[in-house]
Amino acid sequence: VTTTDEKAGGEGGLATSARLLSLPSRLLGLVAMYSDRLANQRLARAGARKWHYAVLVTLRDFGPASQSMLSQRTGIYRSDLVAVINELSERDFVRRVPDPDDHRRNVVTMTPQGRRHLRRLDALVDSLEEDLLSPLAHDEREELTQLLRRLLDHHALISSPPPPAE
Amino acid sequence: VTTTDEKAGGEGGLATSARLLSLPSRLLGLVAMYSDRLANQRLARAGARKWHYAVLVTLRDFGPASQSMLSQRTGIYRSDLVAVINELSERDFVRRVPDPDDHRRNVVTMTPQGRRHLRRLDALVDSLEEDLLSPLAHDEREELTQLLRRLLDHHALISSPPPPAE
DNA sequence: CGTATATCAGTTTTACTGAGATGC
DNA sequence: CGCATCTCAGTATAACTGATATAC
Repeated sequence: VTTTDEKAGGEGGLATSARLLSLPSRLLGLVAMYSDRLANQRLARAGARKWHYAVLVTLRDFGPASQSMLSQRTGIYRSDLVAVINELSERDFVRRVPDPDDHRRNVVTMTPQGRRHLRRLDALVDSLEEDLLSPLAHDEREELTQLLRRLLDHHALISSPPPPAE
Repeated sequence: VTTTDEKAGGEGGLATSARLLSLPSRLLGLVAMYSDRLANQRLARAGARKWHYAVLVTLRDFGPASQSMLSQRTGIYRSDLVAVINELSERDFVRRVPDPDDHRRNVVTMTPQGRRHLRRLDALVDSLEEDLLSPLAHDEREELTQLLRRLLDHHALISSPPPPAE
């Protein structure tokens, strides 16, 4: 009716498949689903979930931050972040105190226990990455990481470091 | 040379940040979340969801199949696939009939309406992929696709084409 | 005033589990 | 019998949407 080129069109001349396996969005979804499943399983052993890890790493990487900041940096919704911080502070992995400079905000800080916990999670996550990427050579892993990061940056999915440093 | 701001995680000799953005599993999750959000939004315009698309494409690529087969090929859980087929057959995009050779199975076939519908979805998905991958050059897109496919194959997340058939 | 932050109370999907019914 | 397929009922997250209270 419209196009008759063999790009993705009709039944007629298409050899076999190709379409299904050529859709990055679909591949992305499937691999991510698997990766998430794996991450949840392993982190559960340490009583953590992936958002816990994301928050702790963000705190280590960028230092204390407001919840709004953490939300931007991790990709967690603000409303959901509250619960994550609750859970982390119940276990004394982070501390949440009002920001003296701006009383609308809280300042979330990682505690020494949090740091210790995070180190344990690091090991779990490292082995997870290793398993996930095992079929790829080292430079291919790097390549994949770079490509994904480019996508992330372009779509502004997370906000990168504001170089504060007090 | 790094201006080592020790405030964030001095131990382990880890340079500032880097960790967060170097975790493929995390990047994967964030990009996939975005991609899924986009896909759902756009497909919703045509009254479809991504699993609908996956099933229809699979039928076009491989021909009629049982639900169990479709489940393997698309990554949809068997229990959930039932609902998807229900929705697709209510709209006459597919037909579900008992397999004469094995009465435990159904044979799911795409109808001409389904084919038409699928063509519309193809266009939506193409523009989606274009938007998603816009920051990447053509060969980079290819590279990304290949890497993801390798991961998929290695972890046996979907079953690839069975014998050519007829 | 309008805006931003944190919190709470929800809805809606979605991934996943388990068990039954039927047929091989 | 054991095993596979389809179906249904249900759980558990997860993503997402307000609305409110408070402070700038």
